[in-house]
Amino acid sequence: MGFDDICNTALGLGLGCLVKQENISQLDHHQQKKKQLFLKHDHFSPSLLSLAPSYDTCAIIDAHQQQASSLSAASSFSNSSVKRERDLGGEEVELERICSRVSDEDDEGSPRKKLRLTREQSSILEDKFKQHSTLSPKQKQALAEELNLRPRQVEVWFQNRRARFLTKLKQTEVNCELLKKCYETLTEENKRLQKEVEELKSLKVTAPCYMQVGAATLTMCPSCERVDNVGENPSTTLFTLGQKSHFITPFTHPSAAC
DNA sequence: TAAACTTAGACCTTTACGTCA
DNA sequence: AGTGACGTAAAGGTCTAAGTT
Repeated sequence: MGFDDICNTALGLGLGCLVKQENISQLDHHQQKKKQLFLKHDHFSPSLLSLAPSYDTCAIIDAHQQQASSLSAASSFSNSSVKRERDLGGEEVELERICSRVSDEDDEGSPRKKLRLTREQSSILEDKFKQHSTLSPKQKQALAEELNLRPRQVEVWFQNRRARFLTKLKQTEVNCELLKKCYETLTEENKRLQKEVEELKSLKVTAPCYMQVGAATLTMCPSCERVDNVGENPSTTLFTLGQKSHFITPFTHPSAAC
């Protein structure tokens, strides 16, 4: 996999978006553009872009959590036990957390509390998001029931997930641009070096085995073999590559010639 | 049929909380 | 133990499309 492959991948990402945006260029509204990016219901699969979420590891659900989460967890509100659950990841802790949750009914009218979705819930939501970046009301309801969450929570999760996805998409596009610039710079440099090699080769052909310049007037970088004339007369730079070892003078600072 | 109104859904911004270093 | 950074759930506001009157 070469650099082109990398760039193509990145470009593919960018082009994918461009195609979407192209379709909606007439609409003249930022929200419509965003809607087109996700192409409601089934038309767009975020997973195609392979933008792995930072918490993809949530997909790894151990047996303990599956067992614990099977306990019909109500809409989850986290408390201090969440940290311990992360540290230990054991069944007891998960149970403790689930038991500490309060029901939806309890939450009505109370100031908002931040819940922490279980890994299984996150994993399922993530899977669904890979299939559809948006949900129909039916899908939302079904998913909410499956996860023992309120439909509103599922809705909010998808909204936030879409926002995160777009952020990553933008970041990927930025990275793509940087890679492209890097590639162009390297291509330029490569061309320049190729040209230099050709020039040196031609010098070898036109001035074989003949050198009027004293050895002490030339220096050569041991690493890149570029020759630098340190003499006073610019016309004395003729040399033969085949005899380069004769002209090498000690480099006090090899990189200086490069 | 067109205009006004309503509603649902999506996005954006902000807030608040949990976690981690 | 205290703190700042970061991730993310949630709330509130705005906008738009579709449906209704």
